[in-house]
Amino acid sequence: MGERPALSKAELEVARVLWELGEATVRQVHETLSASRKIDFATVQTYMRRLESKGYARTWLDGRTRVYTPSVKPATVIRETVDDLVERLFGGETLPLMQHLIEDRGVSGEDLAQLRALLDRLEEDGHGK
Amino acid sequence: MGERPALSKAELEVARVLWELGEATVRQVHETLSASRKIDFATVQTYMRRLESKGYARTWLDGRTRVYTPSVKPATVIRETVDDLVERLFGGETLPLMQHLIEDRGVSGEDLAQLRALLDRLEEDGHGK
DNA sequence: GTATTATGCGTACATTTGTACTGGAGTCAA
DNA sequence: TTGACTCCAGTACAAATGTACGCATAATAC
Repeated sequence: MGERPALSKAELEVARVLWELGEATVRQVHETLSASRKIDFATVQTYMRRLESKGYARTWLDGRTRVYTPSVKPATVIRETVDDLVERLFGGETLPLMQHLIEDRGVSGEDLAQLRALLDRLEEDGHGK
Repeated sequence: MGERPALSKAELEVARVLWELGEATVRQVHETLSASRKIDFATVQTYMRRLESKGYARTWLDGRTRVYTPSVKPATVIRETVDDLVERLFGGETLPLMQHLIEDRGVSGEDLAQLRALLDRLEEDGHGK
């Protein structure tokens, strides 16, 4: 049932903002995005329309204003996106990616602790898979 | 000096094969790729030409046959690609991605050990950043 | 040598992506 | 009731992407 076309990079950005806001108008998303990069209102509008047509968001009119809300959970999209990347870039292997993340991008002390906690948890209840 | 245009998904796949083989003709790359998915010879050829024109590979003729070799290290491309993904999908935060990797994709027992080792190593010599 | 096969080059082309302008229609202030 | 705004739908359009066909030439097989 889940054959949505994949989201492009720019669309992902918009989707992320939408997840953050939960429910938002184009204007709100545009404002949020504008904080970090220059982007036209109409451009955001197009992305959101595409989000909807690709099945990643639902939308309705609240009076004059169109409201969007995500219809696919971030976890799902993340899984699909990351899986694809891991597939293409590492032939499906996860470890090299983690290695890269840990070694090449700074992992803060806090993050380290959290990671450890995660590993511990995993090791306890039936690890592997 | 490094303003290469980014590689597309399909190009990444080809690049990966090229890294693996170190030096290869279109035919070799095509054969390797064919193992996992149906793809036309000429298509691979186009990708490799694009790899070269984007500055990711060098090439020359060995007699009749054109040989390609990567001119950018995997680590570099991986960094650029992953950084971009992390930026767009997680707003720049690394931890959520790792969490996803560890929780949602099976990490084997072996991998776990390796990860731990990595963390240990990091913690020793000046951790953080 | 002549047919067959490999290769490389150029070209093509439909889609998707990134980005944005335009015009109409409601809304508010003066 | 005339601007000045705001918001939406539609359209536009160049560049990038995915995918491949066709032609010329060189290598091989008969």
